[in-house]
Amino acid sequence: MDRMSQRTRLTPEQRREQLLDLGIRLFAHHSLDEISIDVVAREAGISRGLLYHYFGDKMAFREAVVRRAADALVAQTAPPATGEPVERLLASMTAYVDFVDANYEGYVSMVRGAASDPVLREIYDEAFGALGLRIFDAGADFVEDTPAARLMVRGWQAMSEELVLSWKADPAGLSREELLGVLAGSLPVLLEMLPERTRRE
Amino acid sequence: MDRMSQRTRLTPEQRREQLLDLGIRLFAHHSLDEISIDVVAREAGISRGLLYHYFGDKMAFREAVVRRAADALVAQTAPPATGEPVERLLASMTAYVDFVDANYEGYVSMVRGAASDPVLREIYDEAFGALGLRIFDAGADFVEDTPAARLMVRGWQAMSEELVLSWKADPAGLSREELLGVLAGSLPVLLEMLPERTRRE
DNA sequence: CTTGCCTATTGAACAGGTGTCAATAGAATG
DNA sequence: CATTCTATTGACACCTGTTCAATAGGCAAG
Repeated sequence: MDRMSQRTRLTPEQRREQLLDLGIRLFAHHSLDEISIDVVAREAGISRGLLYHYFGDKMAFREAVVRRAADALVAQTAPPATGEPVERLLASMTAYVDFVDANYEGYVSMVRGAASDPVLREIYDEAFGALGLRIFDAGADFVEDTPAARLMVRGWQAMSEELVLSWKADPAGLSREELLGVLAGSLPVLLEMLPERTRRE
Repeated sequence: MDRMSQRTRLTPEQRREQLLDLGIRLFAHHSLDEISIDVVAREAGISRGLLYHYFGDKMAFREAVVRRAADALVAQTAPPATGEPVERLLASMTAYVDFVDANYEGYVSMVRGAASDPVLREIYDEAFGALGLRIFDAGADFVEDTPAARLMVRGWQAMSEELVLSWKADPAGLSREELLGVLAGSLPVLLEMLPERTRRE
């Protein structure tokens, strides 16, 4: 019936690109577990073996896809180069909310999906670490870079993530600006909760 | 060699109980993915078929185990019936940290792994909803139960979870008591960040 | 045009785990 | 004891991840 069985031979770069693009597209609306070798291969019109040729195994492929998504997040939420620290923070948070808005399904599946594999978790951590680090290397007059401060920033990020996602699902009477105000305003407050000793280096 | 192949016939209640207990024990130190039918059956000294007889499939078994763990979490972190709100909160948070301590791997995989299966996600949400609700129906003189307040509590829970897990991995110079202080102290502070209007009903 | 080579690509076969079901064997009952 | 009930088993079919020798697309040389 269908004689789609013809091979199409691409350069390694093209093929790799095609597969990654497909992965990103699938990732936007499917959880990671749903991105099986079979699905990707069928969708791309290639054999399973080829996926193994380009990416060692299933996890490696997922990792490559997630890494792309994470890079996009980091890039799009880059704060402006100039301005007051608090304003830059607010700008970055705004971009973050926008990003979540634009890529909701994909973002959720990345956040909630960095679960099973430690390597995926690490990619996620790396991306969020980069997001968090900006707070320190910015003007950074309201934080010193200590282990405790980094821990607190992580906690604040987790809170922000949860607030944005929950707020998307149900705004709970908060306007977008009010939400952003809470997000940006809570970081300094939280950092002040740390014992004095742990905020100096 | 080993003639352990003798059947032992238990009542359905006993068997079910044994398997769930085993599941909980495995859950404490293994991620959900590591709790395969094979492992459980071998560990319990029964055939795989029996597991399917009692719990329809793998997911149903995992759900039963996670539900038990979630119930245990809610039970073990119940705040004392008397005392100042802040003290009761602190006691509850202490119990929470202890629980995470005792069931680290399983807890992590429950938190991070509620992603794939919607049913697991719902169990998780249910448990954390119950945890959060206690803050309102307690003495609750520092919060009124509004949509915005509930949102904020969710955010605070996410932060607490992240802080405890990250702190376990690397204490970052914070003592256990200091961590608990930050956790319990941050909730009122965060709630005060909400616009006045959204904190009344 | 065609021959040959390089390598992108395939398909078959294997491994390991999930799920099904008729057959088997404890153990209680008469 | 014999019988009956059902908890329990083991073999088997199936689905996915993974490996690898065999295949064929397309470019360059003759």
